[in-house]
Amino acid sequence: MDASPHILIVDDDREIRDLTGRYLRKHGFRVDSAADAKAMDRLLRDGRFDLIVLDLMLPGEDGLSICRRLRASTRIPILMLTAVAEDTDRIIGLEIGADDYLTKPFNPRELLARIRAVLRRAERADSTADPVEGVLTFSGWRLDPARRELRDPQGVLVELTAGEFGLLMALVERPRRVLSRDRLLDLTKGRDAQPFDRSIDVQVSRLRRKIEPDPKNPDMIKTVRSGGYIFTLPVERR
Amino acid sequence: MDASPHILIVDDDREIRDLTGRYLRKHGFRVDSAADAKAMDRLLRDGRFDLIVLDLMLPGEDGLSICRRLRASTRIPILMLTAVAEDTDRIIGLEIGADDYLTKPFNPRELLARIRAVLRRAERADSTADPVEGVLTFSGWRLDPARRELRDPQGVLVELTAGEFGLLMALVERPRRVLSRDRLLDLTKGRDAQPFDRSIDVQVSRLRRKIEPDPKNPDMIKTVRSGGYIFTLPVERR
DNA sequence: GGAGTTTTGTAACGGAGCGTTACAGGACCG
DNA sequence: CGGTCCTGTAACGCTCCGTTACAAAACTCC
Repeated sequence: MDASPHILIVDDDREIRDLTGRYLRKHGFRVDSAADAKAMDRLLRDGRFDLIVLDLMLPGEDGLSICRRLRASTRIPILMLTAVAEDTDRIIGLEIGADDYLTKPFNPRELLARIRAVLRRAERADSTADPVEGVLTFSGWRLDPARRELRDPQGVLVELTAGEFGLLMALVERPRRVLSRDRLLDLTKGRDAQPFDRSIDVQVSRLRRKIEPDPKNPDMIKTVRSGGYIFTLPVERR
Repeated sequence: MDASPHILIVDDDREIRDLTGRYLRKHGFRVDSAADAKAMDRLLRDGRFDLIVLDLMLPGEDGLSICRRLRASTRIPILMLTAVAEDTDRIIGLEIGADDYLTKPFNPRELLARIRAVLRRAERADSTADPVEGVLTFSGWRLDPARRELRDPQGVLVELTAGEFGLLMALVERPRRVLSRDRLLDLTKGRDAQPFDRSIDVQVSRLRRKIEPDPKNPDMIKTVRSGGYIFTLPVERR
């Protein structure tokens, strides 16, 4: 939100991933990268990204197909990389839905400029972004993102602070999966962990005190030693 | 925009004007061209254009200056042409405000594709521009933009100042999503935040006092710590 | 099973974010 | 030009949350 934008580079060429990643980081972005569609999907599930730099030619599922697939589910801005300047038309066309494109080999400065331009546009368009979606329920509890409210099975309002609410959202939106402290930090604060960052632990502790029947023996939010935390209940979206 | 889009090419190179013009006409655009700023101004006075293709290097007033000047008065999309790929950042950045750019020599197909992309964006931005029509209602309340009135569920007029009304409009038109202070400032005052700008906070406080049943525990306008504010109720347009 | 090590829980402290009030400059209006 | 209303700024106090510190728990290795 107010942290530095998070970029995902998808390219099978290791050199491009490394060099470009370093360049973008030097200019204040957070960067992760993937060599193919599978790795990309994994990262997308766990992290939040503000823009995807996507190579057209990839082993397995190719860039065009990925782009279409992403567009079906999200609005994350996409910047395509192409080896040759052909099919330009289709790439930045509605047909595919990319936001911009660049031909290889490219000047890193130009990539940087186009990323910034796309992000600026996206931010402005954000005002028309989808409102937060429906209510999440788990064993009688109701978590309402729009009203920012949590109600227990009796319907009683449980007062949560913004930090606690954000953490619970991060967990409940990804139930029954271990989430590392790093990921939780990224999801809640959009920042990377400091060396001895314990803030997630403390927030989990405070959250448990409010929602666990017996905070000493947590049931919903379990600790995974040297792994992170996991939300154990099945969650339904309404 | 019911007729074919109208493009204005500004370039001192006659060959570019002619060739590009012919190419674009062949693809369904109406095209006029000018060799310098003066000729451009004359055409702009008389005709209506949907996009300007603007060369950076021009005799007399150069492209950068023209671009800035145009941006000060209009929102016509601008696509810059440059001889070299430098200063990319400033060209499509806020500083100059061009919508896209292309380095010479360019492939006409690519120009065409970028023109289409820019036009599509412009059109979309237009259609999402705030429609000032229609009454907005939320749980019995009626917010009427045309009369600049707010009535509570009993139909009683609630007196709002201009600032409070603008803030409420900004919130109600984008319900159920978090709006940062920056964004709210932009929406209500069209300006950027100063380092310690608290004016939004104060306005929110004043607004709450007038519309929240219990201003100490706000229900409609909730605070999202280090995020901004969110209007929690579903809104209907009539 | 016990000593040592790593990891986690949580209390306590203090800085930062926020709500509210008071005040003053500015806009508007006669 | 004087009064009224509006709105930004400053200031104060409260709450939240990141950090630190220490104790408890979990794991390792012998």
